[in-house]
Amino acid sequence: MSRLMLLDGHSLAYRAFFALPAENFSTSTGQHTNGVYGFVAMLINVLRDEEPTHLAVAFDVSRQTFRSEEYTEYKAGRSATPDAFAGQVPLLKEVLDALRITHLEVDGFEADDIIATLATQGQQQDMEVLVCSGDRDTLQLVGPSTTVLYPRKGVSDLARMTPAAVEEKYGVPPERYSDLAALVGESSDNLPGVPGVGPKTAAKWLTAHGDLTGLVGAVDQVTGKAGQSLRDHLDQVLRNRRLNELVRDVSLPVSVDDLARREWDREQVHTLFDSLEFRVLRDRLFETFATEQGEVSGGVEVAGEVLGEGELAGWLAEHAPGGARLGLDVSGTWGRGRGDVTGLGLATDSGVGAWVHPATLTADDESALRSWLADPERPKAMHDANGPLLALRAAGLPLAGLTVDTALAAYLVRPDQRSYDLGDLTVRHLGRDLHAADAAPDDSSQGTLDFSADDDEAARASMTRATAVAELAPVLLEQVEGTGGTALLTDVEMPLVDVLVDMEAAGIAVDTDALTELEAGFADRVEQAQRDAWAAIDDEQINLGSPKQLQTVLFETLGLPKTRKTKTGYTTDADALADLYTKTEHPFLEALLRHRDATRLRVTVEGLIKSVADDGRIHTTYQQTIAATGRLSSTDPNLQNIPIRTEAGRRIREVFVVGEGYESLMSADYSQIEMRVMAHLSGDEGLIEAFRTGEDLHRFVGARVFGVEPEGVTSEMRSKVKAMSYGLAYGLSAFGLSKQLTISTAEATALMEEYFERFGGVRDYLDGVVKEAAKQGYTETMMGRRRYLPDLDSSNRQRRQMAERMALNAPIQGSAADIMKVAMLRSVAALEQAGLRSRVLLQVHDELVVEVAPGEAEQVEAILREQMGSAVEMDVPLDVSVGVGRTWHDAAH
DNA sequence: CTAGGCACGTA
DNA sequence: CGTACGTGCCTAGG
Repeated sequence: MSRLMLLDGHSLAYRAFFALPAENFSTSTGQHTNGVYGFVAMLINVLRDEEPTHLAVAFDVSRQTFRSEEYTEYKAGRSATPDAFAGQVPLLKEVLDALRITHLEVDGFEADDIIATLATQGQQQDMEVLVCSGDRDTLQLVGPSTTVLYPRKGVSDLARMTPAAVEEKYGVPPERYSDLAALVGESSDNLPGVPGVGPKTAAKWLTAHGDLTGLVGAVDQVTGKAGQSLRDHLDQVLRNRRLNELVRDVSLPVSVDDLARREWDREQVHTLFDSLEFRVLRDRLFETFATEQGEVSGGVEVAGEVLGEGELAGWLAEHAPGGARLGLDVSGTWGRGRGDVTGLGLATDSGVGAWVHPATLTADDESALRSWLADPERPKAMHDANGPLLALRAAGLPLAGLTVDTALAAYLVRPDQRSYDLGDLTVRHLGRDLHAADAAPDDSSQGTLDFSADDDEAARASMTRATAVAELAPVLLEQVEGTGGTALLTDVEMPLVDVLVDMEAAGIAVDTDALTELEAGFADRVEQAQRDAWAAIDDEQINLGSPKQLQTVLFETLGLPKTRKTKTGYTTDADALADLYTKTEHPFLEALLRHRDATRLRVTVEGLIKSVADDGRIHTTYQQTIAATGRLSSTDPNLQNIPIRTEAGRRIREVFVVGEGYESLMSADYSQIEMRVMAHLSGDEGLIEAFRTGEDLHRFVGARVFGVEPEGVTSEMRSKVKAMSYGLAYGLSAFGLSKQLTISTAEATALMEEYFERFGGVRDYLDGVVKEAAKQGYTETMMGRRRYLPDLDSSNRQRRQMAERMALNAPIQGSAADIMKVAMLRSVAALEQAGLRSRVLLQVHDELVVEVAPGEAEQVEAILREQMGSAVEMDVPLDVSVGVGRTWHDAAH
């Protein structure tokens, strides 16, 4: 049976607006989204619960309708729509467009009239009709096949108003509801009722006289004070009745049949939800409708089999002859440099699949599998191969010939996505559904020989994923080619997968005893600082980790001057606290800062302790598809943010030590790589010369900016120039510079002008980058890595400027990332070429940490200097500095 | 219980 | 009103 759902967009979003706190729902650029969020949340719920086959959302155009023409006071007296809500209706319509949900508005009519019209059409076609509106007038539509879902409170609690429910609540059946409302009045529409008559009396009258017409006919017989009041206000009641009658024949551009639910536009939903920062909601949307939604033309088909004994070699020969590429899906678990394989799904791009359980293979099969996996000439496609490769390696099944990683390919096409889920890519690029197969089967059935139903299902799911990967590979490769990213994919990102897997598997040794000692020491500091802090505020034992409690103490109890505002109050960040301390010298502040510092260090150390594996080493995981600029990221634990700036922080670096069988750790880093990239990309003569002379960069620049000899550059001048140089690559403004250097805006402006006077090429370049990006819609790094920035032409100034800063930074940070990736590949290759045992362990954006085997230090250093220094050809030299030591700290220089 | 906000570490 | 990340804690909300 067809089920038609009609929603009142404005009224529901408006309710959501008041139900959800605006300050908790706004994007980083300041756009409020609580109304949109609430509406979409509600929409997801009702779509899930009611499963309508037809759907539309109606909006009001303005308050000018035939009702306000008859009665100028109609809906008068309403307070003005809050500014924070105003912008949300267009956003909501964008969301509906992306979801391909019809939305309608008709001049001169209210949303409810449109709903009434469509509801009537639906009823005539024997559809079940569901109306979702916060306007009680719609209750007149309720009938045997029509239900109103009326929001009770919040966005998730809807009352089902069936005929029985209406009668129970109002004492009259739905067809009399409008009569009742005319008598009682509707304050939200500014329709006054009969004084002294409430719903009880009105219901009694209507029941006694049948309906309003009957009541009016017998109006003289109505007794009592209320009866007199009714007679006095009869005209008003009749006017109310005319106005609250919904129009059921509004002329609409669509008919009910046009409202059949359609596939939504995945791409657009992603883009839009990204910009609205609706992460959770998007997940919920896709989860709720992944399979139910008829948005795909069918499932991924696979005709597969669990191969029997001795069949693998034959299957491979038949289905992967010569250089034919197969999709490979690994089931199992992985992380922290290790993994476990519980099954392998193979498939051709035409959907012929096979599944094997590596632990149960015959010797022949295993050898066939091993040689196929290890043969670089037999190409494989995988999705997000890093973890699976760890598992394969742990299972003693090394893999070569990985020519495409579909997650990486998708990342290069659109690097700013939150995830590259295989199911999403399948729908998006193949227009088909992965069905149940996209549930990752971390099954734990290894070791069993009999195939249960679960195994069968896991096998089929795995083969389906393998098929999807095999089919996606050429499609994504073509897209990568279309963006000019083929070389980046095949020469940089793909080979880097193996390098990262090696690094993760190797891990870095830590001195666990030292770690434990450090933790104890930091814990003591935390306690001492807490005691001191509490003592400074009359031993009020507040939670020092709670910004909220801190604000109470700082700004109310102690009455200190207010700091910078945040969304939820006043900041208590370190800068602000230090500032307060210089102003007031209150001992609480000093203790609090000490507490913050010590807590942070303790937490970092605790995290590291938890991460130490059985081999006494920490194995991070590098994410290759996270950072929109092209950088790597490190998780579980993050080894790219280990402290270095403070003495206590550096002690943490001392616990990262050379491992057994090795001689030392070597750290090689690029000095000022981003500045060099900026010099190269801008072609600024002055900056290029600065790097060519080999003189201290900031001294050189300082001399130019301040018009003195290099020797005459004071440390103060140098630090100003340094801050500005680095800031430029991030889109720093004069205002920001003034804040950072605590100088006046005028002084900062003058400083920047002077800078650009001397290094005009930099300004031209930065201006040009933004212009070009706005024209093309994306920025590009030296190696053609793109970042799309649609907000560059946003009408919202804040969003546009944010995009402009991203556009400035992306080519600089991204090119540096490209360079480092190439350097890693070349260094690793050169180490192997030279037959050395030394190995790269860590990458920290501009630094590589290498574990040096005995006697290899000199060679390793030469290789790193050579390979990192010549990773790309630039107009400025790439300077590499190298240090060696027993610990990471000692190796730093 | 979950998600967002805050704070803070790195480059 | 400077980019890119990940983590942990607190807290408001469901």
